Amino acid sequence: MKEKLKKVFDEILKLLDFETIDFEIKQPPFHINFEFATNLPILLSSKYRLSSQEVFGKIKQEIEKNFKDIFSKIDFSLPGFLNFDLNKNFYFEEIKIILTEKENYPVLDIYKNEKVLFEFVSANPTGPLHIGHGRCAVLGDVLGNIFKKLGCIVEKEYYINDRGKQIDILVGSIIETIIENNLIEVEAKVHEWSKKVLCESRYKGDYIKEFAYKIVKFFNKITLENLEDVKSKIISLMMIDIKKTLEKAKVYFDNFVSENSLYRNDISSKVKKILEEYIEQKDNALWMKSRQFGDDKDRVIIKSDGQPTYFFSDILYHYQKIIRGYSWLVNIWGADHHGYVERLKSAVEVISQKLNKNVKLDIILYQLVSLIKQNQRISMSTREGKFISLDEVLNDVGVDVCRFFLLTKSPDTHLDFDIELAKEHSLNNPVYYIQYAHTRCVGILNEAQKILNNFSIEEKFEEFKKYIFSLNSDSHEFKLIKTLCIYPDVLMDSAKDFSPHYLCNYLIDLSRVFHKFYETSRVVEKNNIHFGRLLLVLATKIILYNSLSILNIEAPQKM
RNA sequence: GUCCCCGUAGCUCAACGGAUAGAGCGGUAGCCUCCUAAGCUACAUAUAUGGGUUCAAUUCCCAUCGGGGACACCA
Repeated sequence: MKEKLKKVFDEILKLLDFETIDFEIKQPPFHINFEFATNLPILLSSKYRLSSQEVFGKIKQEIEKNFKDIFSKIDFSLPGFLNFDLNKNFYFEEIKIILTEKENYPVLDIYKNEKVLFEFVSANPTGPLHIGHGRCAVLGDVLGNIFKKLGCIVEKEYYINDRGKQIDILVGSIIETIIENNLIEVEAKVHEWSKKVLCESRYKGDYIKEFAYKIVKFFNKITLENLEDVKSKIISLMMIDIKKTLEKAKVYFDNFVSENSLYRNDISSKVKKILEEYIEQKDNALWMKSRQFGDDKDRVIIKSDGQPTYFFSDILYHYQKIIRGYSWLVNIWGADHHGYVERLKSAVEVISQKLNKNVKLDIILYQLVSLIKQNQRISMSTREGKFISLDEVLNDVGVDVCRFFLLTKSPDTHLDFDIELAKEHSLNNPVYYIQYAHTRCVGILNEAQKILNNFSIEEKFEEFKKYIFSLNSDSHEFKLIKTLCIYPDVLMDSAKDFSPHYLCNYLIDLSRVFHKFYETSRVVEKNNIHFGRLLLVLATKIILYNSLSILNIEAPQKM
């Protein structure tokens, strides 16, 4: 809608010999009785040293000359807004598209066939997922869905950090628990190893004990020889739990990529070769000269003990992503990783240049979630075992409520998750407000169905058109039409800013407008059906359904 | 010490630099012989502080105060 209008104004500017500029089209505040407003006059006035009234005059002339069929009313208001109403036909045509495209609406192709990889969650398999991971999971899931809707070929991927110190500490913690509880025999050398590993820290959550009991079912004893097997068994068991939780959250991944797998096939020497000019050997370690890219210091990629750092794994991983042929990489990270953004971006830039590929990389940071318990803020820490697992939250408040709660806030606000409050609110929640709007649509359609068995929508288009033309612009009915028509804009804005919460807010808005419509505009009365309204209800149902399916929240028939 | 986010109603959050700052929860008062009252209507309450830029600042810049997070040959 807004895109279409922008094009119209761009053309007007062209005809008036104004340069194209970035202007806005939006709905004016409530007290202004117009459908849309643009700030073009004020913007052009400062640029061309005209008064905004003069600019408005010129635009008005042009509209009256060439665009009379689009606008039904225009007006000027200080300090320099052009307010306008559209010809009702505009709305009729758009709703008609909704009704014919149904679940495919809107058909957008602004990113047509762009291959995008969303990498998110990627939590270390060192414990159950918590609510913070949940935020990342639903963000990535929904953003992926939105980009699909905009024409992209989307893949969702989880990167498993299945090597390195964290994993050793996890395995050590479990082995130590096995020894303490005398579950199975553990070789003395293994015990030495685990003591060494745990000198820094140890995982403390209750799940460690559970895992100790789980793992001893698979082994008779733990020796230095089978230690690697024990490790990979632990990781795979952990990943099974993680996948179960993700499934419960209705988040699905196309790929799971293991960090270990990056060290096969000699990828690392290829990558070192590519980075040749940007790395150097110093103090027995291998460094990436990332200062050249604006980083505040150079970074180690291979430690003096020969082990690669996490950063190096990430470089390998992104090299592999680029090789796999994506043109757009989107990573979703917790804000605690913000220090890594520049580093990785520069690495990706170098690699894609060297490989002659044009790859975009966007890194979205979401702020962390704090848990509130008895008015105390508790930061999530897997290590300390201080967390409420995502599983628990999903069981307590339900998937849909949980997803909506996490999605409805902008990614860059800190989120306070009060578990008690969440439970309380789960009975009285915006999700139900939206879902209820959907069931009301279904209810009306069912009522109508009882009276007439079958009718084709197309037959009623003429009547629908008359209906739209008869509406007052400040009626709830017309507001509903307007709200339906901006749905594609909301999707595009959400994608542009990587902000699914626009869509959530839109849904609340749409539901509100619909509920008001419901109270004031009867569709089925005795044996009479108001077909104009019926088609409007159908269109509303389609939009509610489509946007709920992007959020992956159920659109119930009954409540 | 350096860097990143945030500070809006009693609570949880909205508001591409725009015209009278919006919702939900909670509070108060109303509305079902009528497509589901999980709804509607009405009322009350807010931009941390001080400067600046702008025709216009909750939004951008600077400072102060508060909250969260990051600054390793950790992951």
